[in-house]
Amino acid sequence: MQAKIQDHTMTTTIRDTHTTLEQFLSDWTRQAFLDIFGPLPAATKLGVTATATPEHGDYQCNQAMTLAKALQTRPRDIATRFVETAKTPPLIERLDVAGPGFINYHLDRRVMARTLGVRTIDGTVPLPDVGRDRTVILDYSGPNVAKPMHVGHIRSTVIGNALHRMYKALGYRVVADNHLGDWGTQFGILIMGYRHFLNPDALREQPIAELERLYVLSHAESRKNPDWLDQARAELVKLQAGDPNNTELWRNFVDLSRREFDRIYQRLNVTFDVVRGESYYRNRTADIVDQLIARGIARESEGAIVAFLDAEKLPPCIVRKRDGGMNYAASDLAAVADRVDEFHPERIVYVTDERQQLHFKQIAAICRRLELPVTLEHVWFGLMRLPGRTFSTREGNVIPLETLLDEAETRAMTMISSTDMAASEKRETARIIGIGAVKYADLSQNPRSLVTFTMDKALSLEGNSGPYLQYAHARIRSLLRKYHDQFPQTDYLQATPAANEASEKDLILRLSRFPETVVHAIDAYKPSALAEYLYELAGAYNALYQTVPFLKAPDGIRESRIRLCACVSDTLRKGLDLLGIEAPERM
RNA sequence: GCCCCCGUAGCUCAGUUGGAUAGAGCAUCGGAUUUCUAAUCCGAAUGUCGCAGGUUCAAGUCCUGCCGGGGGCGCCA
Repeated sequence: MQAKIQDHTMTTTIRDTHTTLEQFLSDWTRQAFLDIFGPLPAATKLGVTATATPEHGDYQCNQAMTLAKALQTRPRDIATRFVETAKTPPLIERLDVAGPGFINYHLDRRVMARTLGVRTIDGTVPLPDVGRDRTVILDYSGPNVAKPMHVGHIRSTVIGNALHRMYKALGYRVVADNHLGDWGTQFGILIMGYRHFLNPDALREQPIAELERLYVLSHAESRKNPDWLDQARAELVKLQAGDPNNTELWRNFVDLSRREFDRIYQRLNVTFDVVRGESYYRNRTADIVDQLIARGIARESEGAIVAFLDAEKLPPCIVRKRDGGMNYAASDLAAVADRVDEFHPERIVYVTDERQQLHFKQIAAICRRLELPVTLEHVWFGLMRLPGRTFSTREGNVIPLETLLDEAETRAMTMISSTDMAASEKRETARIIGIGAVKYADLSQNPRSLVTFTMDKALSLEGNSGPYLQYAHARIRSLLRKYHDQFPQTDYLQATPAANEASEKDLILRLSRFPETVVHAIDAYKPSALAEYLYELAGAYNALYQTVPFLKAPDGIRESRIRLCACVSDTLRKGLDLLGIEAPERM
């Protein structure tokens, strides 16, 4: 996609959507440095970063300091020479030197406003296709079959889905795979429970709750009775060997669970490209283990097959159990090999909780030894806790995910009860607000932090929250409708976004930074970086809203301000969409 | 015992390849609505960035040690 620019002064600025403001400035800076100072040490990073405060301009380059030794010149002199010699494009209004040698970039708001106007003329917000010809496999959510989804599962699902959406928006070919836990030892336990404790009526009415009950009972039995555990292991081995009875049971468990999962995914607006689960790779595990042995990566130890990873300073990794059963390491390795064969991804990204860090380090090490042409990335997040203690299925203090979602929608409904919407629109809006609040509460923090879960915080509807962003969006949409009603003869889309008042200039800069924000967020695997950006954008808009009139502004100014507002609402909606959150037209 | 992660305001947390005076929300206090949705905005107050060294022109950020919390470490996933 390439936006056409008529103004010839723009030809040396951002002409298309293949770059970001930051990248454009960094590229220009690098070239200008080379032109002025000649060849520089290869490792030199010559780029710009956004400034912390507006007094220092919009972007800054700090390399005069780092280059001082190589050039044997004082930093301040380097910066001064750069500023006085470099031939700046129209986008850069001026450069100046500050402090020990910071180079501050002040950008021309009118040029930026025109670029914004051109790029978003049709209401879309283009992003650079940095992912062109790149394939990524995203492995997220992955709930265990026969266990209900509780609030602890929401993190992988919501964070993974946001990454999924961002990758797609940046032009990556992305394969999102829901790697269900459908082939583990739990089935041995579950089959034993099914055989001994089943309540058929309960299974018909509340299948997952009944499977959960059977699992808990059988698990408790296995803890005090070693024979029980051995029998459970034997049932698992039978299943893995293709025993028809156990296979039938297993298939039933999986079907029941998937129906329940699908209902929740639909509610969360989460989709996958493939749903394979561990069982999909079950016929490939033996082959992987053989390869590991043949290549000297793994060997027999105490009856099991174990990969020793001393060179990587990692503990040994068991890939095949003493009883011949394959464990999750074998399964994950088989999955990597299969995905490499089928999709040729440059990387596979796993989104799981922090407890699996060691596991994925081991898997990555083994894949390197197997010389599989793929990079594994583990995006881990902190566990969800209740105030005072951790979640535990056995302690029975889990909050079912659906209970949380119901509660969120109920609270949102209370909030909009006094509006004049029709009942159906109220229900739909409450759904959007409630689900959005739950998702945003999770996405707005650094994934790595340990989350202490409280209902009030998850459902908070003010401050840095999903509803805050949705509300800002809805108000702008309302404003645009009013404009059409009051001024049906004119079209704000013909106007260039306003860039005169300080708060307008501030918004122009923020809007221009949207693409690079998305790129940074995906590179760091942090949807929270995008969430923070959106929060600040909404805050900047709210500040503008307080200071200048829109509909009551003079002709011309009115159009350019409304145009600016439209850019904000488009960006908010796009940003929320990348987080998997809907934006209602009114609230 | 070994490995990984975290430690920032009363609470919950941001803090881009190391950059200029460490920031939000909640809570507290004080303001703003003849106006386009007050779910908003403006202001005040709040800090030994766990502790101690080190590297650097520059450290909340990197290195080492220690303290505190969480997680993991051959037959669970």
